[in-house]
Amino acid sequence: MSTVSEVPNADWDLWHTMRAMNEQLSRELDRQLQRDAGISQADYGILVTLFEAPERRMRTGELGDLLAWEKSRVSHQVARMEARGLVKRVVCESDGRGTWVTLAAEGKRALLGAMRENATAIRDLFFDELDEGEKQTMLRATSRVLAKLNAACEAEAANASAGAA
Amino acid sequence: MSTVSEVPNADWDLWHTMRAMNEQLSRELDRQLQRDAGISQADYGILVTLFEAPERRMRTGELGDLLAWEKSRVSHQVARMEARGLVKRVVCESDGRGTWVTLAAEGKRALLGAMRENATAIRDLFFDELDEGEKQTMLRATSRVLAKLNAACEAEAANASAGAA
DNA sequence: GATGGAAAGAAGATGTGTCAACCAGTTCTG
DNA sequence: CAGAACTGGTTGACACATCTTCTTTCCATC
Repeated sequence: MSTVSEVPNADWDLWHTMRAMNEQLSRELDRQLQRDAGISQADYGILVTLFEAPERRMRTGELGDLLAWEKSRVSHQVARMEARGLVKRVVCESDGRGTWVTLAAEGKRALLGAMRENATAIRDLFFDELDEGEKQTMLRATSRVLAKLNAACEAEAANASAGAA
Repeated sequence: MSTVSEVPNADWDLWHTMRAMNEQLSRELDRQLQRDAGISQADYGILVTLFEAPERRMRTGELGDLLAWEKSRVSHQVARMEARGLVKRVVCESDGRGTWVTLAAEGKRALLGAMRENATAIRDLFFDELDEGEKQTMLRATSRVLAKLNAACEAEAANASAGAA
């Protein structure tokens, strides 16, 4: 009747289950991170990225590119984290406009605890439940969908800029 | 070297791909919904739920249960949507504490457009990319993970209330 | 029918994300 | 070298989610 005709019912099951799983997973990981290390997922993303960067520091713009965040979001987030002593901002010698973001002592401490706990939680909640075949299938499938999404996204961006020009 | 040892590298690929896919999917659907119907995913969730309810109306508490939202979030969201003319709040005759939330004309209009577009987008971006076997495997796998998450979540809640008591 | 506790919901405070305007350095061009 | 155009980054206003109270109503019991 009034339900949507283009997608079979069985497919909707998968859709809803998948979305619910992801939502719950995010929520649970966030909760654990907050409880055990006192940081949010956003904080964690920044810290990990800095940690993996050469010399443990990064320009805010690059940080934004890597995390796919708006630059204003990076700026706000970093400001808050600096206030809490997790990172430090240093002026960039070579380019007077730029700033380096680096790990502060407290940030390093929080990160090291968080990394292990986070990985453990992901293993327990997600990977332990899957067998090898399922993992392979899911990797193949999600990779394909992701590739398509990225293509669509780029096409759109190209379109937008063409329209604007 | 300093990467996490508990999860094999191949598994991390799956993890990151899956998360990226879901993020992108959310973003893209949200964007389309916003552009074509002028509403957010949150708005859409409320509208669909109301639409599927008997008599097209629902108590805020039930709405929260179905969407797994906190009641305060429901309250704020509904207040905003009411201000925009998407829904209406009506006092409940049978229980003086309660309120019914119903679809307003503008909400119905927005919803009808959105439903079809949203389903089409999901099909195009997601289902068209998957074969039957993959879908079945993913449904089985995600269902299991979700069940475990829910179990973990309940155990935790029980724990918390036990601790509080 | 008064009283105390539980439930439904609203409202305020706070932290975070987004968007647009903005500022200061930088680079390009005449 | 002056000024235009650009770029990296910040700021402020606003939308939203979450947490914590507050208000009203309901219901059980005395």
